[in-house]
Amino acid sequence: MAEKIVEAPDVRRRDAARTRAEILDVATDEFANRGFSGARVDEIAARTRTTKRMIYYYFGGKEQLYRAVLERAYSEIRAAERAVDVEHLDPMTGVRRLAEVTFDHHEAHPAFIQLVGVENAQHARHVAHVAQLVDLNSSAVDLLQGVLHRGQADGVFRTDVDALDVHMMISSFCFFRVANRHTFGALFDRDLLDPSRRAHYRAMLGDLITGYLRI
Amino acid sequence: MAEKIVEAPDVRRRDAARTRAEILDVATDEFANRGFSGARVDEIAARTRTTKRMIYYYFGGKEQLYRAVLERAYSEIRAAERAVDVEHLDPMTGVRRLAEVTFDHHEAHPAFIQLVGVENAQHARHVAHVAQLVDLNSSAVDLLQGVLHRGQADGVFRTDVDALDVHMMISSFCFFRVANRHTFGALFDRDLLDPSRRAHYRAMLGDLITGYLRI
DNA sequence: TAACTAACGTACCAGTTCGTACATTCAAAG
DNA sequence: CTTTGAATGTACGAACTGGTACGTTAGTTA
Repeated sequence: MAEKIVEAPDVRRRDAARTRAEILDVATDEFANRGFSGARVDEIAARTRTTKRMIYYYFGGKEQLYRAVLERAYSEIRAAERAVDVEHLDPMTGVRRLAEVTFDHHEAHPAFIQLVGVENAQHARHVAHVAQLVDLNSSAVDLLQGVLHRGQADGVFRTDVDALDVHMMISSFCFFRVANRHTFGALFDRDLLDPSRRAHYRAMLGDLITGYLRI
Repeated sequence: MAEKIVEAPDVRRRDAARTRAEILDVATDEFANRGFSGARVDEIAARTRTTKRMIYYYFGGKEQLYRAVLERAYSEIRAAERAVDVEHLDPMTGVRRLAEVTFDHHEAHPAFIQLVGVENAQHARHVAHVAQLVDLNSSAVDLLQGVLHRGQADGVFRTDVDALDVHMMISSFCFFRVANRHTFGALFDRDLLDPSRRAHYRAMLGDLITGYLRI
């Protein structure tokens, strides 16, 4: 009668790294989708296989947890950006390629985009405290700077453009498409993330940027 | 000795319209700066010359107040957009002018931008319930549509562009500049809203859009 | 195997926050 | 002048929520 109970796969084994990571994963989703005030510590705990006590044990509090989430999200996306190799491409193709990488990244990491929005809603008071993020980000712009200089030397780019401005144009397009998809969809009945339109928007971004740079 | 006390200008006179409007003004600022969850009903009440009781009396609750705020903010900005007269401009100048109007509007109404962000954080569940907003917004795109057609007929614009896409490009740039100014400033040490750079960004937007449309 | 510490769980508290019951006052209508 | 209802103020409650005190267990080391 009494069958042998198969040991559940999620029996609690002591594993600090795993517990920490699991809390971070769930917290990322919660903060991204509900904002800082909207996120509930109890809810985050309930969605993990651990308890609220552990959140305070590992992170100290709601605010510190939020910062850890933000730091990891930025690190991940910038690390991927640095993996781009544009040295072997002609300037025009290189810029287009960089824009496409940003495009792909934003699309693949909507939680990151949402977190950026959440952080701006709080006037970036947390980002300002994480100095290392500045280095990460500026290196991404340096890459763009290099390609622009090459293109200007070759005479195919306007000489009055600033790398940070171009970076901003690229980010604007990619950010808006992901961040405002809900209101845009509701007001104009167009799903900006519809897979069938993906290639169209990706090409459009490239045209937009290269069109601006072209002499 | 005892001077005649000048009657304070804010003695409480019964004025429903004024009380309602004052609540809306303060609530707009609160919701824009703290988000839906972050905004406090008590705080909104404290910043008006009335009490929390009145918020419930006039609006019913926090959520309904938020919706009223959202509705008014959208109505205001769209009304101003419709005031643009591009019929008498050549297509190229017309498009640039439309972009500039959006640029100016976003800059003048940061609270609106923040509210759009807040609403997207909630997946636009409130905007979806205000059907009249759809009409308001689509009329703005119709205007753009007309200028594009004229330019295409004149042979100065590409014929494979969509009005809604162009609208999205314009909005992206203007939105990002205002919405993400805090993280951008913290990470790249550049104030996107610095008045001395305003003309530069305004011209850049025009160049960007016309560069994309040019054959 | 006994001691020790990191990892974990339970129960609870104190402050906050949305919302409301109830009393009151102003101003217009008759 | 009286009536009447809209407009307003006060005080409070119930639920939520971040945070913590305290006890327990697992795994490691001597």
